[in-house]
Amino acid sequence: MPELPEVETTLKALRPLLLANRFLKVEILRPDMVTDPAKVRRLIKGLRVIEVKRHGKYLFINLEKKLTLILHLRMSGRLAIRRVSEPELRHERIRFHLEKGLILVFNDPRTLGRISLYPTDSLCKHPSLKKLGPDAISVSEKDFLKRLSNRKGILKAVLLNQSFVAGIGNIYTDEACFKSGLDPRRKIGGLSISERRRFYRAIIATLRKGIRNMGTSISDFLGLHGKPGKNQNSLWVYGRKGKLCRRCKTTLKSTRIQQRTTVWCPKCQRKEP
DNA sequence: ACCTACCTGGCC
DNA sequence: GGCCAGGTAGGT
Repeated sequence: MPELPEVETTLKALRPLLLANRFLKVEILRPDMVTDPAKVRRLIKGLRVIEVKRHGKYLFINLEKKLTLILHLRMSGRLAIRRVSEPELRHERIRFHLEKGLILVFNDPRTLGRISLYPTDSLCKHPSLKKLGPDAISVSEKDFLKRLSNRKGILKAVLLNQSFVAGIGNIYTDEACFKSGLDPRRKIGGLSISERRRFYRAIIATLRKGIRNMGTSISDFLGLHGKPGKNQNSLWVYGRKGKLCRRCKTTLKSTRIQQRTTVWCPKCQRKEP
């Protein structure tokens, strides 16, 4: 489900609920989703939330005792808040019991999501986190262009790579490529300077639009309070294989790049300059 | 740069 | 039954 805009949407709803609240206990129904579940259960008890942050598709809940809870929703994960008295969701995997009878639920049909507890001061040493590039919506144009010049390969592969910039997945890659007017199979090295700038602006605009629309709800993304996003109603190419381009009415093409379905408009998205 | 595995559910 | 799915890690 979630890419940067979906995680950001979740973050915005989560922050006011968690700040100054306290974890009372954790129920781990799927231990394989948690790094050292016994430790998490033991250490988190009674800790107050100091801060809630995001980088790329990761969420960070900074706690007292200089500990950070790291969450990644992967493909089908989502966070929900409910009262103890309210009915369970269908795929609750981990429950964080908070004060005031609230439960923060990590819901995830496919159980691919991951949670771990890590010292706040050493996050930059975390084996997965240390590989991440800058957050895709915060990166400056200057930094983006510099990082781009160090990369080879095709546009789609580079955008999906979290060590280039963090937060872009399959939906927003295809959308950003469309917005930039560039064929996702183009090689980085073949881009002119104006195409590189256009690429940067398209990425930022595409992610901002996703956030403004509170995320893309294709099959199962819902916000913290169970509300779907609206971005699925205005996608240019993602999920529209074989349909007509909304801009020029050409039939959209599709192929697989890096084992991911890729859709683009052969007329609006240029192959070579 | 490419696989494949990890899981479950929905759809044909 | 087979194929597909918003992601990442770990292998060659």
